Amino acid sequence: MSKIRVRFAPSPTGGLHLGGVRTALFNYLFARKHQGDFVLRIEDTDQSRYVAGAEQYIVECLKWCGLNPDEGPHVGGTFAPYRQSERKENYRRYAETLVKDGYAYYAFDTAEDLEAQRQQIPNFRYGHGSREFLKNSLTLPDAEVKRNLEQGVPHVIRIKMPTDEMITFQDRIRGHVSFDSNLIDDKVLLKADGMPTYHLAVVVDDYLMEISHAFRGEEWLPSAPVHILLWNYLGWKDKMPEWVHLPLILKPDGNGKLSKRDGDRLGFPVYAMNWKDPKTGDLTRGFREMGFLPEAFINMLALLGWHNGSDQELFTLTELVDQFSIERISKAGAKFDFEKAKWFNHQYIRQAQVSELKSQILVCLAEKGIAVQDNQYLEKVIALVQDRLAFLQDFWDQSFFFFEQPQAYDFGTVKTNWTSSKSDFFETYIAHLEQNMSSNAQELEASFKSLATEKGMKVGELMLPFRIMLVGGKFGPGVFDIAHLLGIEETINRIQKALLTL
RNA sequence: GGCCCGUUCGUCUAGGGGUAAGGACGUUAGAUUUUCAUUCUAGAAACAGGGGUUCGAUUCCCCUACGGGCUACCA
Repeated sequence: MSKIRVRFAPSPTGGLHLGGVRTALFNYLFARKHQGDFVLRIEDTDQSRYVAGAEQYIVECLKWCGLNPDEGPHVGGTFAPYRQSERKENYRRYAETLVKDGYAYYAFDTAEDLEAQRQQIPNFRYGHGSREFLKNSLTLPDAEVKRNLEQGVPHVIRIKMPTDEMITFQDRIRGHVSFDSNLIDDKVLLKADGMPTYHLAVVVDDYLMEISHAFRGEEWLPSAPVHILLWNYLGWKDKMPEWVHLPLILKPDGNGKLSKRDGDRLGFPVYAMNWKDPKTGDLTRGFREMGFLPEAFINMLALLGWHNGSDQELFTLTELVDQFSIERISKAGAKFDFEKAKWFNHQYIRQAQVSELKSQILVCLAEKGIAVQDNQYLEKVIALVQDRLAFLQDFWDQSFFFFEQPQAYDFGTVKTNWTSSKSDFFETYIAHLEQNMSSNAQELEASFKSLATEKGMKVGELMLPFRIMLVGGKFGPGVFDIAHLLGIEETINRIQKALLTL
């Protein structure tokens, strides 16, 4: 069996959609599992849609996810170049070969010509039944075709779909798939600007790069027959990769493919990382900047359309590599569920080492303009609150009171039920603390409780006020853990300050 | 419209001719947390419909319905 080689082939037109990341992931898993090569190929054949910076962005996304390609424009490789714009010469050559062999033809119809056809004919298709009435090398006299070509009249090269042929192939996910050649149009292979369309480029490059398995979204299924034909016409039939058409990732509500718009509308990210459109300057938030851990993001994506058959939900990348198989990819599209994505992230944050979280939390804090000076203290705070974080971004909301005194107190009914004996209790507690400046959390709690009993008061009526004094509201970790981490001195300060408002 | 693909709890899915149709997210209830979140326990919740095949279909076949994708000199 020949070497496994797969490619992730995005076009650099904007942010990297999570569906794209999943395609990259499946490619990566398959390649690693079979000791194959994972190639990044940039499909930048549409010059009008090219967006500056998008390629670099894609590379960074893959890096963040831990899916580093073995070959690609940024790392090179034996099959370079990896940008289709830099392989332009190849395509014309192959397209001309197809024309010579009678499998394709020149077409001189202008965009306006075609538009007019579409206006007149309801379901206009360039192909059977229409190609013989249009301006192409099938209908025009040879001399005129030759003259047109010599004079550089703009033209495209179209595939000539055969008549009455069933085009069939095996898809690794869907099994046997077949199409009637009479119903497929003569797709453009080479555009007037000399660039290939996706159809030509993908076949030529998959051949040249010796790709063994072509993973792509299900949206490509309808154009597969064109590609199959091309593999045959170019004489590469034996080298054709196996096809793996992945189920689509759908929007959570309603139906249809998940798009960036859905994310904006429903309030969750769709792109892997922040994407700033260089033209409009619009910023679209990504999973990374939303506070996702790459491991969680990948784990969540892996289970969108793939399952190992067991009850396991949490997988490391290595486990995924180990267990991945095309046979276990499902056929139907999967609706994206942000709640579940959140749950995955929560799981990974809980499991994470404090040191791992620290560096990323520091970044989040920096974004908010907050600088933390004491690293050891920060680590202790993280350890205390990490179970409560669904996102890294939640950190500040869960822990700001460790770094600054509460600005406001949510005393509410505590205030209306306040008594002088409660004030008295806290005064006494302060006095006690002053004598025991090195108490740990347990001791703090024990003395608090015994003091309350001594005074004949209910602990429950005192705990909540104490918490609010320290953090400002009804939230946070164990109150004595907070007091201990804050330090006795600061605890006393806060009690005194809050007492003034009661 | 045409072509292609698909259809198990609300969602992601496991399963597969005879099952109490399993798990996870979410949800509901209870316990813990003298806050909140976490955590724990329990519960509700699904085989799109109709025909076959069969002793027996959720599972195999066909049809219908529904959903999706594609239908550009975009990928």
